[in-house]
Amino acid sequence: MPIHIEELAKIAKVSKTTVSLVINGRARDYRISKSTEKRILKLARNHHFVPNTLARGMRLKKTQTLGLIVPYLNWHFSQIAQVLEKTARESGYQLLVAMTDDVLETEYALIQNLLARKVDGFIIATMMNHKQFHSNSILNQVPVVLIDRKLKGDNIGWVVSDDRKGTFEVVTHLCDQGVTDIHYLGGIKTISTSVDRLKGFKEALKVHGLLDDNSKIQETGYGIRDGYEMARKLFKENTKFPQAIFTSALTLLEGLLQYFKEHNPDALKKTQIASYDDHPMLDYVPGPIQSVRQNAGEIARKSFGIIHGVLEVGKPMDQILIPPQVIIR
Amino acid sequence: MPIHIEELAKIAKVSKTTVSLVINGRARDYRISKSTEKRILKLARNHHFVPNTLARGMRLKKTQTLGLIVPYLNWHFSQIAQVLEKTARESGYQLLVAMTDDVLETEYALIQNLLARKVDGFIIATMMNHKQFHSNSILNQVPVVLIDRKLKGDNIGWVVSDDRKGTFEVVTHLCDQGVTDIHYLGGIKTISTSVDRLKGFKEALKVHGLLDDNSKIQETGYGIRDGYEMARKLFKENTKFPQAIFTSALTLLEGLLQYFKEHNPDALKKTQIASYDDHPMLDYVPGPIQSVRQNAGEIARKSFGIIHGVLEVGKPMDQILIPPQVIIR
DNA sequence: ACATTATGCTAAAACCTTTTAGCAACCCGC
DNA sequence: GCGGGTTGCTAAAAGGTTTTAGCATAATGT
Repeated sequence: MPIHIEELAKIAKVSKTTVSLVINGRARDYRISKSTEKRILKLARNHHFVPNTLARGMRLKKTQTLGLIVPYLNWHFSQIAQVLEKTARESGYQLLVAMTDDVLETEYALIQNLLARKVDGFIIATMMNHKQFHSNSILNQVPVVLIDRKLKGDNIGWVVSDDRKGTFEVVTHLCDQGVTDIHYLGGIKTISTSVDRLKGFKEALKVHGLLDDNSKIQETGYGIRDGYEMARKLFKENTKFPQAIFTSALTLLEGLLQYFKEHNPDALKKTQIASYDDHPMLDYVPGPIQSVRQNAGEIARKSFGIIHGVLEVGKPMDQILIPPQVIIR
Repeated sequence: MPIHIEELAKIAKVSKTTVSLVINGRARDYRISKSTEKRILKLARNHHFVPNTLARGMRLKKTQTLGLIVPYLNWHFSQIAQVLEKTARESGYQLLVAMTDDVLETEYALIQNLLARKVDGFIIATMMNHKQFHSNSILNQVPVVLIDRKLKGDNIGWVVSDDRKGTFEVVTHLCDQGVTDIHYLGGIKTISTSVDRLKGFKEALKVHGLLDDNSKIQETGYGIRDGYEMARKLFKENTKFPQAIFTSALTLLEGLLQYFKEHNPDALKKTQIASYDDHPMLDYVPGPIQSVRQNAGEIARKSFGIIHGVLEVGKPMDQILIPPQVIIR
């Protein structure tokens, strides 16, 4: 139904070359007369001509499209997606968004699919480890920027929150309150995010002369259910009431809060809680709950910045640590 | 870099027609021998051949891509996007996601852009009114299903939460508690969502013999700030403490809670609160807060179902009201 | 032994752009 | 009245796929 360049050329009584040149603003370069240019532009507007992006993509070998692959659209990734979409759009890029549910095979399939769609670059919160990532064909096709989870390698870009530092600071805050008995609830052990947060946790304990007691550390998974179960275990196995609990993600905090609500309504008053990730509604949860707010906007903008730099300015890949903000309530 | 059909044909010593037929599972129809078929499939696998989606899209005039346009990725729309992506992907569709910030011009531009990208259909939470929508060229190009906000018209599909009913029920619950003084904080007046929620509110009052007092109704916008400001106004202008407040969206509830936190910490205990939209964390906000939970998953699945039906089974457009669930805490 | 049918495959067009190389017509100076 | 420059435009190729119509060759029937 929509008009294409050949028809427009026919109407304007010129060749499609001329139309193309005018549409792409290259009339001057090819000495198309001002009058012809104006005529074509007017006709194009009147007939609502918009170049077919598929044909354009074929010829140009780029689609002005980026693939965003995240495990799910929780608060954090939604924020990132939202800012990323806006930032990208302002530079003429569109976002193909896909979710993996943190399933590796899904991630592989999605990468294949989006590569076939000729996305110009990827922004991925990947499940892959170093080896898997580097044996993937993705790298030598288009630039990739990892978010949330980083991997080593020169040609990989990443933009992640400074997990170690954020955790260190919020746990330090707990220690400064005189708390000595701090439990750690974490997620999937293998990703860098988990490693760094645990590192920050242990470092904070060490600095404050607290012993690094592995019995107080649990790491099962990042689901709400995981948080709930770890909380249950914590309270089942410890006769002494925990002075403080740190959850390494919002979902785990949610699980913990749910456990409290169901089995231990007054635990919120007796136990200090801190968590990686923030959410506006934490303001209204009594507690209070200390949190580490990732700068999602900055992560999104910097990620796009890297891809954009690589694609259009020939800049080298980059790896950026974004400082998080500790929220004390 | 990736291999394409012609090269593969050369390697297999057949024509590209043959390769194409085999890849698309039409070998039988064209009497390609089983042995040739197997050989090609094996080669395709070994060389990681994936058909170029752009070329395919050009020829087939469809891209297996849907455009999702929402104002922003708040909790509700994130949920929808997440389920929609998964549902769509399972049927071989990918999602191009874009946000309008509830700005009409942005929406127009995005529709143009995605049309140029030859999306096969749209799912939109639109800002357009009836007239704007119907004068848009979008309708006669691809199927459109509206979510969240509905418009009249035969060839428009929509899937929206039953706003009137949900509001009616939760406000009825307030009335049943013996509350007679209920304030309404709402958003942008023009969209159907607002109209229906206010309708449900007034209906509930009427049924319970309460007078419909316009001084208790405010409608400014759907931002958190709007909620905050309406709360401020409410408490400034009423000397009597409000018995109950209904907010017509989660953002407005957030604004209200923020106002409470800053200016009226004990209001949560004195005032009953109900809101359209739910959020898991509302469980942990003392109050308690009654809410209307939209079935985001169902909205997503039904929306895709309609588009899919129209595109692939020749079903007619459909318009579906999804019953929401009232959460009493 | 010849017509017919079955088998296995292919040539070429179409989808819509962008870009490179170059063509025709005019003007200028001599 | 012709060589050289300028002006204004265009033909054609390339990009990778799907599909229609049809071409050889082999097998079968009479």
